[in-house]
Amino acid sequence: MSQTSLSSAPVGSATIMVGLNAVIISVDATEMKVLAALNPKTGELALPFGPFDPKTHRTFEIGLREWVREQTGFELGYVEQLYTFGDEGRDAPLAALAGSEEARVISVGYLGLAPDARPVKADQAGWFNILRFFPWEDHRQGRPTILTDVIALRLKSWADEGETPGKRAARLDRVRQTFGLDGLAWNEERTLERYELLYEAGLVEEAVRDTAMGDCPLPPAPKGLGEAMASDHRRILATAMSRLRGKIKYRPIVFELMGPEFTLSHLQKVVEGIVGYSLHKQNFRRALDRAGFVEGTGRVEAHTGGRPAELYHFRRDALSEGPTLGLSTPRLKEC
Amino acid sequence: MSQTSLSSAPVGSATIMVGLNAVIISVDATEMKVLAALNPKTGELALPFGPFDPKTHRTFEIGLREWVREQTGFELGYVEQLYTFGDEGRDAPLAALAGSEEARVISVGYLGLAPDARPVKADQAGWFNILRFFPWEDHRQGRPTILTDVIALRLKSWADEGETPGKRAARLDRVRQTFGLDGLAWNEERTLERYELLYEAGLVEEAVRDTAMGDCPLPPAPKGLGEAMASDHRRILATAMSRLRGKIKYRPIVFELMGPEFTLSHLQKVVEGIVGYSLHKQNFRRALDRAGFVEGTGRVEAHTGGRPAELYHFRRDALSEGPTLGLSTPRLKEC
DNA sequence: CTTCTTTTGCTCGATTTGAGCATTTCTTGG
DNA sequence: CCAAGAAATGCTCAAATCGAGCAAAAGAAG
Repeated sequence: MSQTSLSSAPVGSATIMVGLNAVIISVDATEMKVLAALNPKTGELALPFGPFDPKTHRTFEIGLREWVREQTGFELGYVEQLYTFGDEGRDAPLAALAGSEEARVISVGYLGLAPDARPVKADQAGWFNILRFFPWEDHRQGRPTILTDVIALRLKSWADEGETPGKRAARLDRVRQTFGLDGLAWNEERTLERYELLYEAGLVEEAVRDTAMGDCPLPPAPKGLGEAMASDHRRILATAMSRLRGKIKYRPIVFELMGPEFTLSHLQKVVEGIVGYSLHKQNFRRALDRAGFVEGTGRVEAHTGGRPAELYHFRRDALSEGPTLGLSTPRLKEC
Repeated sequence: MSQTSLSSAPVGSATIMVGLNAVIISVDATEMKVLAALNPKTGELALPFGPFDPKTHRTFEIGLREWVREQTGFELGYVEQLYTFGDEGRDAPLAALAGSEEARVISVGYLGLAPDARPVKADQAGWFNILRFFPWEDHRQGRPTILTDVIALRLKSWADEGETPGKRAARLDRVRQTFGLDGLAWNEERTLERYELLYEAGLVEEAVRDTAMGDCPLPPAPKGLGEAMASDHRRILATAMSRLRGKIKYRPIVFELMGPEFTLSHLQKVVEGIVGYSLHKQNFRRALDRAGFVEGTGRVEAHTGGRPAELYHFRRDALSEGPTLGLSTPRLKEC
């Protein structure tokens, strides 16, 4: 991720470097995976990152596809732009490494979906379970204990540290809202807000790391709040999760994560892996076939340890039909 | 894919310039307006635009607020990032002006919402009815005639120009989908797709302009397909409309466009102005108060030419309650 | 050939949506 | 002052959808 390789432009006298970040997600049976690489020096995981070169890249997307292909041998399918990150200090250590104190690294994040977590060319790179970065996001087996045991407690005491009564109340409200505490509903789409709140409260490693050089270093982050990533990559990953969890409900993008044929149970497991809660099987199927997204091939998949399931495939022309573009995700019970 | 492999990547000396584009929208009684400025030289309207200066701007948003304040005396309220535009040639004329043939202008687009279309400081700047750029987007009085009289015809003959039968079919399908032709439903959120399709088919002025220098100039665009804007600003505006029309249904952002007190009819007119179709009054109200977004103040607004309407205000704490975050927009009849 | 597991089909009440009628309460014109 | 018109507001009712669960069907495993 050498900065010298990044295109830079003098504005005033400061330099801007533009990079492209890819969050490439696939779902392996039941678990969401992300393509990342271990930096042997820092021991941190980093998302694939490449410089944007205006000389050779006609568009961001072309550039992205090109170097993902080069570096991982991976041919990207579905891709969409996520967000552009430009906050000061977001890549401070890297900029410093590049020798230019003034350099500002902005990066355009992209979300890519891959139908299978096929092995990758590069040595250090591989697929990592996304939940290791956000252990509190998995509610398939009920609310994770870390939420009530650690997060709720620490965040509430953080709320108590607010300066004025008004600020304390606002903080508490935000905490309860974003994490669905005190009987409020858990909203799985708020992954990014949750990460940002934890960061703000100094409860994730990155927050501690990023303020280490300052005059007011934070106490160490509690254990169990997920693994840190390089730079602000965990924030970018959280952005991707929020986007994916939201979009899955109004565009049939799950199918970008499926092979050409699949059973309805498999599809359900994948959706559950993404949204992070369990679905009501029958209602999920009812909604699926009302929407007309899938179509049975005659074949069945045997060896499932029970009645064999029929194999289905995505009807691409389903998009051309009704106004129904979304996938319903009927929650199973309360969590 | 690792960082180390990137350090060797040679990148040319091309320059990148980063700009910030603001789409600032307000709704004046019933019409959506956008803040824009007339470029006296080209006669084109342009969105507020400012350079991003990493020296003084800690974040994009701070930079944006700063120069919008400077240039227009306008204090931005609600703001969100839209998209980052980086395609080659998107700002060719500007880059040329900057004296650097090689320069690549990328710009980060933001959407801002203002509760009132208050007059602006700068001379050339002002509020412009958004429908003058997208006359086919207003379905409040039924389907606009331009849609069937001009757009459908021209797009279908464009579809016929496809090279292979497969491509022709695909084009036709896309045309019918995005514009809701042949009995398909009109989806108001697809403003961006519609503009891009018209651009691709060479039916908007910008498309003609942008290929004027090439070896294969296009015939003039048909009249009535909206006013052109500078650079790709109309595309950015379309992006903003799509975002706003989508988001209004799952986040209560309409209230960012309302004053502190309003009648339900006024609120409905504003929503109608945004989504571009008429709503069923009673059902709109029923949904509103089920969601608990608004609360009546005792006061009424007289002089409405009928029974006076009660004044309401937004309950900011409605966000803290149910899982209901969206505003229902019950369509009136078929259009 | 019985038990277990999983798929698949079906039911039923509660809620939400779509559409429209009816009533109230003003303004405005005779 | 009264009648007509214009909005706002209140209410109803059938259709569609949703949430939850029961039950049968079809293999696998012992």
